[in-house]
Amino acid sequence: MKGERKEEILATASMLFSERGYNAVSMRDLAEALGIKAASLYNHIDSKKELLSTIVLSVAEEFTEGMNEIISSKTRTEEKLKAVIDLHVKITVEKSTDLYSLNNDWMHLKEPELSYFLDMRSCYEDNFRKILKQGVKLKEIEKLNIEVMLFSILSSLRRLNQWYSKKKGISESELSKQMKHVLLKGIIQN
Amino acid sequence: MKGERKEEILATASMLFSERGYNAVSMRDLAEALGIKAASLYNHIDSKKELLSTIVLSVAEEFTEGMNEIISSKTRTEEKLKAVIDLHVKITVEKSTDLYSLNNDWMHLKEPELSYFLDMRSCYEDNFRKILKQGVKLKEIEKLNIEVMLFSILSSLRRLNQWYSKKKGISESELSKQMKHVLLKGIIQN
DNA sequence: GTCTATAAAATGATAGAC
DNA sequence: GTCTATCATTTTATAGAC
Repeated sequence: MKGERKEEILATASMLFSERGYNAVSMRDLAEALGIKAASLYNHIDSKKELLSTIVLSVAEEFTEGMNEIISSKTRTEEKLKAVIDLHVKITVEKSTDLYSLNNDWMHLKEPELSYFLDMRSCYEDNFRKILKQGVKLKEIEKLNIEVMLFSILSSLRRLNQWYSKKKGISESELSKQMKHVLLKGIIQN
Repeated sequence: MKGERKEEILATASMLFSERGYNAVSMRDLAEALGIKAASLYNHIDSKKELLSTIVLSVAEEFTEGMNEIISSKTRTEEKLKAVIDLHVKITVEKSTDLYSLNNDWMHLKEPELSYFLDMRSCYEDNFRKILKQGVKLKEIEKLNIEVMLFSILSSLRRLNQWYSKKKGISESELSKQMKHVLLKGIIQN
């Protein structure tokens, strides 16, 4: 089952999920937003949960691939971290609504998709951790608690979509540049 | 309607909401976790949505009060920002599960509670913005995009609860200290 | 590909016995 | 304060006509 109608359904579902959350959007709501009846949706998709897993796993795989490239590049720690920020900013700009489900509704995935997602997420965080640990070892970054650094930066990057969509007037490249300064060098004047 | 049974219901609801989200927790689930039947809950509470608004508004008011104190204090920008971080860390440690609903389920509030919440949130963000703007003006913090600084820091602080509960071995004071360094001075070695 | 009709299950909430 | 029984509504999903 593929086709542009399905893409339309996925895009609309992603938008509605990002506004109200997976469980608060009924198949009737989704159908109405598309101008059809709920039963008609099932000509294009198998189930509601298929919508969620398609949306979530697709972005998760994009992050996984991006991170694998970064990890295998032979650059300095700061360059690796900047590449991670670029990756998040890029996906935020391109797939803003999908990120909502990734961040907030992943726990409604069913097995085996849930395990697949959790594996990818663990792997991503582990790679991020490795970058930070090596940076500390090479004295390229401050000797601070690894978990605090990891989750503080990751929280900012993961939440980017929730305010970027509302705030106009900042380009992708400018956002990237600003995020790099704020996340890597802080905001206090030296 | 008050009493310790109600407090018990609220605490259990907060925990379940933090695991699965408001809409995925049924009154039957909640009752079962308390060892009673769903109908019995209604002897202590009026409705499911009352649970959500009690949880969310209580923490939101705590943030509002804390921020009002910080804003009216006559300290330097860096001290004000450190006080904001302390406020978030303190509430994270004390009310970890409540913060989940505040961050993820506030949109399921009904009027007039929804407007009340949104007003408090806007007010909080405006006060935070004022601190940053004055800091830039006084050259106490870097001249970066205010919105990027605001939402980057706020995202980290708001997400703190999602990993703090899982990671043991770091005290409240140590977490506060580390967060201040990461959020204010960055992680790159000078 | 969309519709109407409907099944089967789950949901928030109430009534009334004990 | 908790229970059983039940209601009204909403939910995901299917069957079959057009």
